[in-house]
Amino acid sequence: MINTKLSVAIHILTLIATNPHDRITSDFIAKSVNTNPVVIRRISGQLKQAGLISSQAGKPGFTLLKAPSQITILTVYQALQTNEDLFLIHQDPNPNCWIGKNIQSVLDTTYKQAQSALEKELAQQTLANIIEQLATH
Amino acid sequence: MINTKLSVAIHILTLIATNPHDRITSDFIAKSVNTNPVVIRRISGQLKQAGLISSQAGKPGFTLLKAPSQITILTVYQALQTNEDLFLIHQDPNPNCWIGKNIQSVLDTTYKQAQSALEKELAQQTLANIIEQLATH
DNA sequence: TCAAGATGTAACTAAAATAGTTACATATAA
DNA sequence: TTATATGTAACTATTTTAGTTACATCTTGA
Repeated sequence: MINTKLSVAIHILTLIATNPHDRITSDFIAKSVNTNPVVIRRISGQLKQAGLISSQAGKPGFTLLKAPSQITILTVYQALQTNEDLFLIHQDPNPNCWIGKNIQSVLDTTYKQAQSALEKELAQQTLANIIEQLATH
Repeated sequence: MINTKLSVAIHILTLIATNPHDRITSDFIAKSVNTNPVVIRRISGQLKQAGLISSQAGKPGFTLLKAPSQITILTVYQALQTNEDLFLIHQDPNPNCWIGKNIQSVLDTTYKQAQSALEKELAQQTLANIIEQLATH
């Protein structure tokens, strides 16, 4: 399963995008997400590294560096991943067994296709879509 | 991320499918997978519950109940899931914040679409495909 | 200039998920 | 009736996930 970091990251970006003139601090975001400000700063650090937002130590708030319509959920997802593989494969199957020897590479191929289908869909969704849907609530 | 149970389950089914006349025991499977036999029996229990294989206490071996071409990876995947949600959403966002109040249901919709795309792809792949690819190795 | 308040980050803790192991009940069949 | 298999509960170890504490550093207004 995919952890809550992606959800929190989208929450962060949504708050920044919908309040472009206010100073949305990590403390403020933390209260909306309902977590510790350090959790927010950790994720915002990754979003910063990915070039999605900017910030400066000492200066309150974050700035969105791209239009919400230009930020796909795939981009956010990938900004947070350290391991790019969605599916885990069991390690060290028996190389003396015909199947054990080859199962990993076959699974790898299968999983790559599935992950690709997921990512294609995540690339269709943008931060603008999320904000739009929030607005209709 | 999706844990190794799916990979092990496919490994199990492949061994059973390609050795229909031999008695493939959980001990034998465990040696090919390189894990403990109890891990195999735990997963085979879930495959049994899903109607994919049959077995009997005391009687060695497992029987495939469907043709490999009729067993999709999605079916195997769903046989193992206790929680059907692929993406986790952070709990208890602030209901006093406009975004915190609505983010969960919006994310839920977005994630459902992504998961659906993944599952559609997993439904295309069958155990027969896996065996075929193993054969070309 | 300096104090208040912000970001950045390392180090630690707690809880949950994951994988593996031990032990044993129960069924089968030679 | 004994050897061998599946089924399963209970326990342990490891890793991942999330949250917390502590503090260095930067910015800015008084």
